[in-house]
Amino acid sequence: MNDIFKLDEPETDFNPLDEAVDEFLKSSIPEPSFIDDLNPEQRQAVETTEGPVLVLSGAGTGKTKVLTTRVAYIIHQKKALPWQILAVTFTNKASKEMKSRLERLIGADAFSVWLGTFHAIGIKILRKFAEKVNLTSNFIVLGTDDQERLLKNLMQEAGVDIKKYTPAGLLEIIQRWKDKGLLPEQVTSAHQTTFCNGRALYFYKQYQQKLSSLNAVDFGDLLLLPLALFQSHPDILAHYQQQFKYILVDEYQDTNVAQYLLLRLLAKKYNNICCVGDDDQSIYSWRGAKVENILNFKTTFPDAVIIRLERNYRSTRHILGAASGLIANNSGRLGKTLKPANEKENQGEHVLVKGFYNGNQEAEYIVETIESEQKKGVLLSDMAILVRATFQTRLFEEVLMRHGVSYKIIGGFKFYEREEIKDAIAYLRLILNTDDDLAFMRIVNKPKRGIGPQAMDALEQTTREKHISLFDAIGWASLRPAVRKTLDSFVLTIKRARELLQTESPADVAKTLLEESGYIQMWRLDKSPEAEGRLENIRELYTVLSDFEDIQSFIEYTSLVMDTDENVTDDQLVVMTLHASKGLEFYEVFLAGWEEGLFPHQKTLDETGDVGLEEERRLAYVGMTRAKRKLTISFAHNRRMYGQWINALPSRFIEELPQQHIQTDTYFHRSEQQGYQASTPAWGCGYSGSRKPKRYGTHVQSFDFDDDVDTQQDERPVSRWDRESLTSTPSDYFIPRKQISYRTVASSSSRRVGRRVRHETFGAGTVVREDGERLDIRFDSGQIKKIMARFLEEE
DNA sequence: GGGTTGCCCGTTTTT
DNA sequence: CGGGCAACCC
Repeated sequence: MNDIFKLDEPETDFNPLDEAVDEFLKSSIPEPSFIDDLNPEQRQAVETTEGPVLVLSGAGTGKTKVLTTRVAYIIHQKKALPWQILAVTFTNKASKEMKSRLERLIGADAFSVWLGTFHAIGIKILRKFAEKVNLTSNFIVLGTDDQERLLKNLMQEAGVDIKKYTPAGLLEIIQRWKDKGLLPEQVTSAHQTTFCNGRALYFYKQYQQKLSSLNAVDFGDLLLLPLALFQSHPDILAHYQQQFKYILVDEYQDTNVAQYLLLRLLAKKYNNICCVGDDDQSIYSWRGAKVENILNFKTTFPDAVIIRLERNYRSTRHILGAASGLIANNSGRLGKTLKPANEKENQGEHVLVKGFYNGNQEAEYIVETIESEQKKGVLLSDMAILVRATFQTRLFEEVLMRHGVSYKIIGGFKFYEREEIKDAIAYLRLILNTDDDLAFMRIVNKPKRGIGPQAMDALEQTTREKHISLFDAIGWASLRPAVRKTLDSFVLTIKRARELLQTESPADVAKTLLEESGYIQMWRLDKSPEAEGRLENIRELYTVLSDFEDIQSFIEYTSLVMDTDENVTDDQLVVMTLHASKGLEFYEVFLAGWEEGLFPHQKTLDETGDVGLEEERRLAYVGMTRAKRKLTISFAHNRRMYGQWINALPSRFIEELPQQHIQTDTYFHRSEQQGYQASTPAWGCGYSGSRKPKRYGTHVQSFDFDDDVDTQQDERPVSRWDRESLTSTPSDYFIPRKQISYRTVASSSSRRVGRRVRHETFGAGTVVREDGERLDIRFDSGQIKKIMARFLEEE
């Protein structure tokens, strides 16, 4: 009976009476039953529909539940129609998940909600108003490889030394500008870089022009161009502002400036914006994300309500305690402590911290443990090995294979990033649009057709003279007869495939095209071991393609969605990076490779210092909070890297774990005779106060921040692992002090707590806390004083 | 135009 | 160690 009250269409002007109607409706509609599933905080987050709301949602506290229920609630309460709600996520996975959960709550209405990734929403808006930003609505979205190729061309034309200044580096800079919402003309000296003698901005301009002439955009443009559109066309902005009565944002801690600006613009009229996020899980700053967005929410939206979700439904007390203790070392947090949802919950096992002599033993131990867990009935798919860097997965792959454990590596190469898939897509792009020069360049000589730099030069010259595409230039350029012949037949193949589009299914067109062009044959003749796999991938592509109406939408899908749906059918163990693990959970988690230099990663420390260190710590926190019942953290003293043995010390994060929640276990060292032997727990847990472990004999000193180290800081570029300290065989644990690669860590000057210092009048002491340049020193006399760093010298 | 050699470099990566 | 790439030679 409430159906008679229909809300206004968005195009009509705002009518003050609507509010009265809304009020009335609200009071007359009973609370939906799905509200009962929520705890009090979640319920508040759902029911506080009006005004800005920030939901600080810790790991495992039910944020997706809050988001979906909130959408359902708004619709149920008839506060808005489904299409008046905008809900944005970061990943396709998250938006898919939300969509299906929403459907379970409210049925088909779920599909009318504007629910998708930022980029998908951006593309939707851009397609509609493409001509306002110098595009036509069938523009294509370029991937990284195309972007780099474009930039490389531009740079080479300008005579830049590609070795010194890489296209990838330039792309990075341009992307960061786009992340900030800056068009070329908006880049000011404040954003300038020294890259390429300050010519980065010039290339940015060129690049944008090139994109426009190709009728193409990149990922950054999917946010930047809508933003520009809104700025230059207030009427269009007003339309969307009017439409989106309620806005919901997932993973708010990972939004960049462009996304922030978009949200702020869109929310301006109704001011009903609900952002869900966790500042402690912000791990993408290197990709332009700004934690500040979430930290300053209250400033952006002054009347914001902040709701904390701290009841964790995932992990045991020990896991939560250890993770909380670790993250407490970060400064500038909004502050939040995870509590187990069930108070009576038993503590579970302590977090196990294990040290190994080398990486192989570490991997061996983890895999063996996994096997024994499996025997006890734990599914492989309930366990995960998480690592910092992708190269670490290789070792696990090897060991898992040897043990015959079924596994899956996530991260690394995505389906649509594989060479053969990108080639196949380039062929498809070319038949859809022969003006797609980038696609043309990619495959014109794949398979080899004898098209070398010379022929390409001829084509490019014709292109410039006649203002036509490379493909069309074939008919005009002066080419050697042999080249002419092969190119003419190439043109014919493409044109034939184009005609087939009318009659055949997308998959059949692709099959014919790739067969007739000789592309398939190229891999068939290839006798390298991976050729068969590539052919298989192409067959997989046909399968995916058969789900699409037309090739156009398939291409859009591939450019927006990175991977194919993983077949989750088998019981497989996953090995993946910490980054990739965000949002997932497992019964048992192994966090491997917690060593200084690797985790926290040296490059991060070198480049972004303490800020980077905190992000690494958040990454550790993300990893730890993936575990439901069991968590093992491990490190190895020696690790094979770049074909050499590298030695390192346990990660500082290990020391930061609160003792009461962890159990340190057997540590291996090399026995004098043969093989490796376990020794009794040398890896004590009693050194959290001072940095000196108490029970360890000579090697203890390696935990000290060395003193003479810092003197080197200025002369020597600090590389990740000190190459001079490399040895070709695994070094013993009792490493001569000079060889310890830890020195590079200390010299990064990223952290001073724990160091021994000397003050002119107060004498020697230890740094116990640091706050920028102000250090708290506990002097040997017992007194603690705040001293500026410049008055201290390293002892 | 195409194959080979030698040099450099080595995080994380939705969209 | 191993992939990618540019310079180099056939």
